[in-house]
Parts: sequence; C-alpha cells; structure tokens
Amino acid sequence: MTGKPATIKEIAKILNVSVSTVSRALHKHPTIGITTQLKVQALAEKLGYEPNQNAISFQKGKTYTIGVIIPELSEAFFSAAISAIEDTAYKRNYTVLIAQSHDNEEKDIQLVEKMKNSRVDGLLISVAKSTSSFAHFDMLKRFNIPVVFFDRIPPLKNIHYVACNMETGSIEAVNYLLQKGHRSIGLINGPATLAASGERKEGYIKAMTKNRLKFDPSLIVGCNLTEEGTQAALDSLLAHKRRPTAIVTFNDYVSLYAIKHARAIGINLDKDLQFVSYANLPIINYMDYAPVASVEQFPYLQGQKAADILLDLLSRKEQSPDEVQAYYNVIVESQLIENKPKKQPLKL
Amino acid sequence: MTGKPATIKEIAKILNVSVSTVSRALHKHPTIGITTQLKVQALAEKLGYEPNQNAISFQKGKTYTIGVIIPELSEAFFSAAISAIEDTAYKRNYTVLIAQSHDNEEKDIQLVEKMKNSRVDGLLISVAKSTSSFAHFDMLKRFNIPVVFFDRIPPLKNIHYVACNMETGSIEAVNYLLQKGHRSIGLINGPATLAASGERKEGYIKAMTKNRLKFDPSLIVGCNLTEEGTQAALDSLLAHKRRPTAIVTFNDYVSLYAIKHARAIGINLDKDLQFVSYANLPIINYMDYAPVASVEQFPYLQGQKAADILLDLLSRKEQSPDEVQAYYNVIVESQLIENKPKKQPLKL
DNA sequence: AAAAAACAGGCAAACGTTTGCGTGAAAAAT
DNA sequence: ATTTTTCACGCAAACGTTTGCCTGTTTTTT
Repeated sequence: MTGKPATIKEIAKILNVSVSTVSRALHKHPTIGITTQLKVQALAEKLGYEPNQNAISFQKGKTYTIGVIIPELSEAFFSAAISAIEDTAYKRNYTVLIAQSHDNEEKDIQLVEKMKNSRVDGLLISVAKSTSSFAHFDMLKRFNIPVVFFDRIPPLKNIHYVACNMETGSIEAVNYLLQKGHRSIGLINGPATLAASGERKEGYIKAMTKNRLKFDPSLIVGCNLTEEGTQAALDSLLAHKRRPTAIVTFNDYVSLYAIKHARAIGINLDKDLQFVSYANLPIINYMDYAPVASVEQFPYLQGQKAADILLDLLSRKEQSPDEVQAYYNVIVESQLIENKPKKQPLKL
Repeated sequence: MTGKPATIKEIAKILNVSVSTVSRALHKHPTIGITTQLKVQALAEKLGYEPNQNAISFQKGKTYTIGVIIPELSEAFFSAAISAIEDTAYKRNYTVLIAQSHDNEEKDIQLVEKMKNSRVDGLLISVAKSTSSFAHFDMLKRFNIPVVFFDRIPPLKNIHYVACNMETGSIEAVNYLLQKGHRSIGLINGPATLAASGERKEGYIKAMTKNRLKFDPSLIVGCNLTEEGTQAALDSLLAHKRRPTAIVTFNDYVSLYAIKHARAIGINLDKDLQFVSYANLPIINYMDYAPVASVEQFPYLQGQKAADILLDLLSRKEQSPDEVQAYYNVIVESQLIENKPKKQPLKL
C-alpha cells in the first residue's frame, strides 16, 4: 500500500508458490489450478500489484511503444493525427512517444537515432520539410524496426505509407466554384518544390479541362506561403486581364492572408471574390470572412490508418519474423467541405 | 552492422575481458586501464554499440522518462509548453511521454495510473477542467513519484507548481486602455467556476480602483466561452447605460467571437470599440481585425520552469531519497503585449 | 491392476546492464 | 626484502518477468 510497488516475487513468497506459478496464474494460464489462480489474483489485487512494464519490456525485448516523429505539434493537422494515433495505440496497449523535428533535417536524424536507441517497436514518421537525405530510414530497416510514413512521404521505394490524395479535393474545389457560376478561377499555389503543390495544380488543371474551359496557366501563381508572398500573389491575380472571381489557395493560412489583404484594398468579399482552400482549420470558425469551402485532409483518419498499419506490422512480426511482405500504400481521399455560414440567430 | 544490436557481452567475449570491464570502460571508470578503455571504446564504435536503454532502466529502477498530462495538444498554449518541456528534458537525457486528458476527469485518472505503471520517473500535469477529485495525485505521492503541476493547478496543499499570475496582466491591460483614453471598460469574463476568472476579475477591479475610477460591477459579464455565449455577453455590454469603448475578454477566442459579432452588427472597430484579451495566439496574425493587445502567459517559459523543477526534484531524489523538502511555487508574471499593426507596405 | 494420459506446479535460465566486493600483480614505501 | 599501497580487472548478484522443460500426483483408459 506504500513505498515500493509489489512484485511477483513477494506474492510468491507469501503464498508459498513459485514465481512462475504466480506469473502464469496472473495470465490465466490453463495449467494452473483454478484455486491457485484465484488465490494469486486475490492477493495481487489486495497488494495493488501492477506488472513492472519495464521488466516486461526488457525480458520480451520489446517496449510496446511506438514512436511518432512530426514536424510541428502546434499545427492542427498534426495534433489531430497524434490524437488518433494515441487513441488507436492505447486500445492495443501500446504507448506513444512523440517528438518534433521542427522541420529541421538534423533534428529529424537525431530523433530517429534516439527512437531507435530507446527501443521503440515501430515508428510513425512525417518527415521534415528540409530533409533531403534518407539514410537514417534505411538504418531502421536494417534494425528491423518497421516504419509507416504519413502525410509527408519521402521519395523512397518499398516503404509503407498513408497519404492524402490532393487531386480529388482540388477537382472538387474547382467543380464547386464552377457550379457556383465562376468562370475565371485563380490558384495561389505553394512553392514548386513541394509535392503537395504539384497535386493541387494537377487537380486544378484536370477539373478545368474536363469542363471544357480553356486552362490559363497565368491564373496559377506560386507563393512562398508568407503574408507578403500571399499579398503579391493576390495582387498579381487581381491585375490579370481575366480577373478571377474565385481563388483556390494552397492552404487556409494563405486564404486568410489573402482575405485580409483583399479587405484592406477594399474588395467586397460577399460579391466580388470567393476563396476556397485546404486544411479546414478550426480557426475558420472565428473569422468574420472565411473561405467558403475547404478541402479536408482527414488528419484523424490518416493518423488512425497509419497506426493501424504499424500495429498490424508489429503483430505480424511477432508471428513470422522477417518474412518479406507487401508494402502498405494507403491513400485517403481528400474531400471538399462547405463551410456552414454559422449565422445562427442571436439569442437576445 | 545488421540484425540485432550489439551488446556489452559480445564486446566482452571478443576482447576476452569481463562484462564489468566493458561496462566500466564505456563509462570511463578510472579503475580501468587506459589501453583497455580505448580498445573497448574502439570496438564498441566499430560494432555500432548503443546501450540498451530498456535494460538500463530495468536495472536502475528508473526510466529516465517524464510523463506529461495535458488537456489538449491542439491548444497553442499546451503545444508551446510541450516544446519547452521536450527541449529541457532532452538536454538532460530524459524522454518525454505525452498524453491528453481531453479535459475529461476519468481519462485524467486513467492516465495518471498508466503513467505510474509505465514507471515514469516524474510527472508534469495540467489538470483537466472537469477534474474534481484528487485522490489519484495522492497515490503518486505514496509511490514517491514527484509531480509538478503547471498552468492548471489543483487546490491542494503541499504540491509543486508553476503558474501564471493573471492579475498582473489584467492590471496592465486595464491601465493600457485607460491610458488610451477609454473611461468605460467592459470585461467579458469566463465562468466563475474557473480560478482564472477570479484572477482576471481581481486585476480588473484593482486597476480600476487604483486609478480612482468608479468600479461598476455591471460592466463585468460572465460567459461560457462559446460563440453564442460571447454574443450574448457582448450584446449585454453594448446595451449598458455607460456603453464601454473598450472590452477585456477572457481569452483570444472570446475576443474573436466578439469581434466577429461586433462587425456583424455594424460596429466600427477602428473607432468605437477596442479589444484586449489573453493568450496572444498566433492566429491573431491572420485576422484583419484583432485585439489591440493580448496578455501573454509565456507557455514556453512555464513549461521550461516546470521541467526544470521536476528534473531538479529527480536529481535530489537520487542523492537523498525521501528527504522532506520545500515545495516549489513558481509564479510567472503575465505581461501585456501590444499587437504590432503589421501594416507593412505592399510590395507591388 | 497396470499403463497411459492429464493435471498442477516447480526449476532455472535468460534478457543486458550495473556495481559491491574480492584478488592477484605491479609499484611504492619502509 | 618485506610490507603496504595502488592499480586493473574479474566474479557474481541483482533488477522482475517469462517460458521451456521437468517432475510428481491424480485421473482416466484398458
């Protein structure tokens, strides 16, 4: 009831049985008589016995811990994914070890190393933006530590991953705007170096051409995702000869910057310009003017799937070690979500 | 270079020395001859030896892990605090185990139990809003697991904690507005059940009375922190006979809701009404109208101090176990931060 | 009634590391 | 040349748990 936690040994001594009997009794092993089982369990309960996870990990050579490496905890996408991972892991009695790379390659590498040394059973990784070498991931393979990548996938063959298909969402976004009557639609995209920019662009182009609209490349402008960059991008679109009446932006932040700027230069956001963006951040609820719709990437679902896959990998590994197996490539479809106007009647 | 990691045993066998010698050599223990040390270290390096943290934890009876229990990862305050805790802990070679209570008392209790069973060395806790029983914290004391509370402190005696003094910030906030010429200042406060509400109110009152202004209790209205609640609160303030020209709100979210509502009902936020709030969330940068100032609570600093204290507690514990010691009560002063207008000249 | 099978439980090794204690050999002090 | 000290290292136990194998007792089968 106090001081140090009870151990199996103590229970054994008190009951005059062997430690192995106690261990088996607590696991309801069938070779232990029912009376002994009950005796043991009763005493364990009374003593508040809790197995020493540390000792178990040590003896089994596995920690029942999965490591998660993400760029930034403060990004809504990742904190949602983490919640999913936690929930999924806890259900299977796994513990989750979280670490942030802060989008720094060096930290990314260090963390992989640290995680390996703290003997996590498997890893969930969303790689840092700046990471350009991938040797540290190979090392994990050599040590037979399974990895599932999510959201930010490195350009490697033979890896497990779950990612989101942005094209679908992009097509939906453009279709949505076309349906609303817009004919000139701009795209403020991210830097060309990001794979995510490519997918958005593809979707945009596909939707435009499928609808037999002439696709005008000059309606797509790049942007470094800063406030200034967004302003410049918006200005350039507004100066276009076919001035767009709607704009798709790389993410919610860009939309918000753009909206802020548009308002500042006197554009009527109710009539003259509409925005659609990606991410569907909760902060949109706090805005007086927000994108009319957002492409949801389902971070919770992605986290969940990634964790499921990893746990599956781990249990397979237990049964048939180093059997070569197929690689999981899961694609979550993005989906356009219309932002409810939220114009509830005042209660006073 | 492959398969299983190298162990001390293997090194010992190859070098024809005992395991203890290898262990000591790797720790640069002075009783081991310099030549042996170098031999051992060289081989360890060559084999890519990394100590099995699991085995060490087991044998030392401590995990070099500190657990952190917070309500919500997605709240900017907590993710900032976590970053600080991670940074601080990593420097001292500790690992951080994070879990969210989602402001649910039951989960809070479960997590404390889980953390205890996974043998964390100590805990950093920010208690869930709904937590009203505190027996699980006592249990930690019985098991001699040190705890440092931060931000959300339970009403218990003899605990370590670091918290933020809201009064200072509240006083600054009101002074700031007074200085700007406002004479009627409203306060949209949180629910009376939260300790944080009390502190804000106290600060507000102190600042008003210190400045010889008649303090009007009807200028303080409670609010359940929802969008609807905020709207109602704002409406009631606007209907006040001495209609306030400035309002202090419980946090940034409330301010944003209020601003949204104010705009909806046609109030000129440049001239007729100004807001000051708490938290200083980054999303303020994305707003076209934002509070003119925010009371910063320094989450990073709080996390850092809390982690420092815990690590200090842990090292003391190693030296002199169960020596009764003083309780750390650290107060971080909040501080009013004026939001820079961010009206940078356009670059086109 | 003897042989076989089922049952209940104990023994001991193993997982990798740390550390108190012991011990020969070399170096230093007398 | 003996005694003392220092040096460099080995021995073995310990941490808590799991698990393959063995053994003694009971029950079942013929």
